[in-house]
Amino acid sequence: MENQLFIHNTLTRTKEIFEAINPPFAGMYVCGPTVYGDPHLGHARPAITFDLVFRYLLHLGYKVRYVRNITDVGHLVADLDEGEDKIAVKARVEQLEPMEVAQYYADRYFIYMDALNVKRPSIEPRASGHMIEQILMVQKILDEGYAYEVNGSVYFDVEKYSKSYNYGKLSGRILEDLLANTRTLEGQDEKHNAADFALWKKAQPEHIMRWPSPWGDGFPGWHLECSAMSTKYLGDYFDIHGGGMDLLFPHHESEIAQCQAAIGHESVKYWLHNNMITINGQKMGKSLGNFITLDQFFTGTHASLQQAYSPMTIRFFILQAHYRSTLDFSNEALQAADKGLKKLLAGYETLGKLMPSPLAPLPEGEGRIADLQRSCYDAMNDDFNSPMVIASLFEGVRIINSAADKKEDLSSPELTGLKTIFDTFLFEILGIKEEKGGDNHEVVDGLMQLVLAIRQKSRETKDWGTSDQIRDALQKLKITVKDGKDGSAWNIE
RNA sequence: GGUUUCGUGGCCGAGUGGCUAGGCAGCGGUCUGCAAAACCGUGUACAGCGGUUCGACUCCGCUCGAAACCUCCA
Repeated sequence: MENQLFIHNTLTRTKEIFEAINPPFAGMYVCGPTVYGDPHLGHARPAITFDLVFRYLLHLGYKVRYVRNITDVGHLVADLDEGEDKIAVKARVEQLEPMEVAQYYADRYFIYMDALNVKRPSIEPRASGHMIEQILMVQKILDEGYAYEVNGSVYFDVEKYSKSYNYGKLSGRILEDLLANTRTLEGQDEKHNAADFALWKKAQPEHIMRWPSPWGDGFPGWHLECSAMSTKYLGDYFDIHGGGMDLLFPHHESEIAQCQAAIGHESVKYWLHNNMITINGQKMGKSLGNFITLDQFFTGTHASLQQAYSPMTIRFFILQAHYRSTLDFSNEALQAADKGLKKLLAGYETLGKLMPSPLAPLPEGEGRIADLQRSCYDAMNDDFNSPMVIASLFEGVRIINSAADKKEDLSSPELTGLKTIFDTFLFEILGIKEEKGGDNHEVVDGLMQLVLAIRQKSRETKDWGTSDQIRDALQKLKITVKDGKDGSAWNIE
């Protein structure tokens, strides 16, 4: 199948055809979490977005090396003035070794990403494990003359860099504005210019996370790890770099500058950014009280949640929006997603029970099923348009259900085609999986068959009292009985 | 104040210079002992005001509104 994949490159603000630098290999780097707190909704969106990209590239036959870092060197806390790093603060509060904090929350992150059926990346490097690479990169930038050292800290010289290159090309910022908008600070600032950023920061005596370097004990600047680790594992020039839009500036802008300065050219061909999530139209933030962790979603233990939402509901909901749109969470919207997903999965189950009609099979590549498959590929090729893929899958469900109602006929190749579409797009690419409760299927199955057989007998004698009693009792156990022409079906909610 | 994304029917959310996205909810019908599910039908939606055009929700400008980042800091 000819697939021309177009992806939106933030650098050019246009959709560009995806051409791998070294086919069949494709390299992708995505900014991962800083592990100092429980994973929340804000972590789910980029993870799922780039999981979709990963899965689709794999499906197209690329040998993908997907690198997503774990930031276990804390960056400074925004709402504290002391300049302590996030992980160190957490460590002090919880009376733990900083690495204990990082390990604990990294493990938590993996658990919840697994629940969301996010594939593990090929490599998950940690910043703390790449100090040497980072120090070497700082040294290289110093050697090239784009950085300066002050009192054991090293800063990137944005003004000098801007004489040769365009700092701001990714985020649309203009250096003059950055400088003009900046007030002069009191003497304590070591930076030559407000736009400069730290490559290496000297550790104050009380700072716990520290490493020796040519400039004394300190820790790396927060843009540096991504530059160092992406180029270490993916090479000087790789295909895709992804992350949230919140990272556009200054993080990714600075990564571009660091690589340009250290390597002599840019390291990324396509920049991809997912949009943010709001809750009831408001930004998600700790101060607003609408900061919901994934655990709270899965268990329903948050004041603003009317019920628990399963991992697949969250995943499906995120995929129902295009990754570059803002996405608004609300109970109503999540419940709609929950029902929609169940409808899709029920349709797939129905498909497995359909018998082919003896209609003459259509030639390969023709007919509505082939059209459906084509529209799924077209949607994915158009910058990973998962909402349109989902719309096509619902069209498939409509056809399946019509056939089950004996209102339409499906030939054997059409049935196979539908199954291929669902297996490929719903499960393989969108990464949805069935969430059947319990693993004692055989016992439950047997019991249900027995119960339904007894109920069928009562129905045959028009003993509706018994029949309804059984159905109501099962409903209380969250088991729904559906009476059809060919007997009764059941499913667990 | 700046940069960037947006503003679509009751809710969520695609898309397009002229041709029904889709889901959820609602309404009417079919089926059913009842119910559920399913199927069929059903919505003069594109923030506001100008402009370009034979024609704009889609392009341009302005206004209003939302979000992210920056404006203090790494």
